[in-house]
Amino acid sequence: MADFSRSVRAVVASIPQGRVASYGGVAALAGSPGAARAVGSVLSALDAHTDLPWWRVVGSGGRITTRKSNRTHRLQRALLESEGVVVEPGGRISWQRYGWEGDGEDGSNASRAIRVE
DNA sequence: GCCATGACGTTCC
DNA sequence: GGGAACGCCATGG
Repeated sequence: MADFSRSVRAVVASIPQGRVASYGGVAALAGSPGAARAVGSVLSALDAHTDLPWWRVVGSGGRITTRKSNRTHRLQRALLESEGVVVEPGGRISWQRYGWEGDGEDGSNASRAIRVE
């Protein structure tokens, strides 16, 4: 396993509940900006044993691109909604409200307070 | 070490 | 607005 995958896992694990991060963002935080595709490869290798909140990782602009299978896509949406993330029809998510760029980046936490059910 | 694949991202048509 | 093509990086065979 490369350090990259390890970094990716660490970043994903750092995503707060009720927030979502983009593949590109995770790749950047992992130390390889632009390696969004690589992030997808890493996440695709995850199993049911993983504790990583992979469902908090979405495409650009909060768009779900989980093309692995319709089943996974459905599960992700359910999990996100379960955490308080509003998934709009079409698998779209308000990046402005739930987008996460990294720890400490949420300076405007006041306007996007995380409220868990 | 090289070729093929992929849960991405952006741009062009 | 939707679809297709190219470019990106990392992993697996």
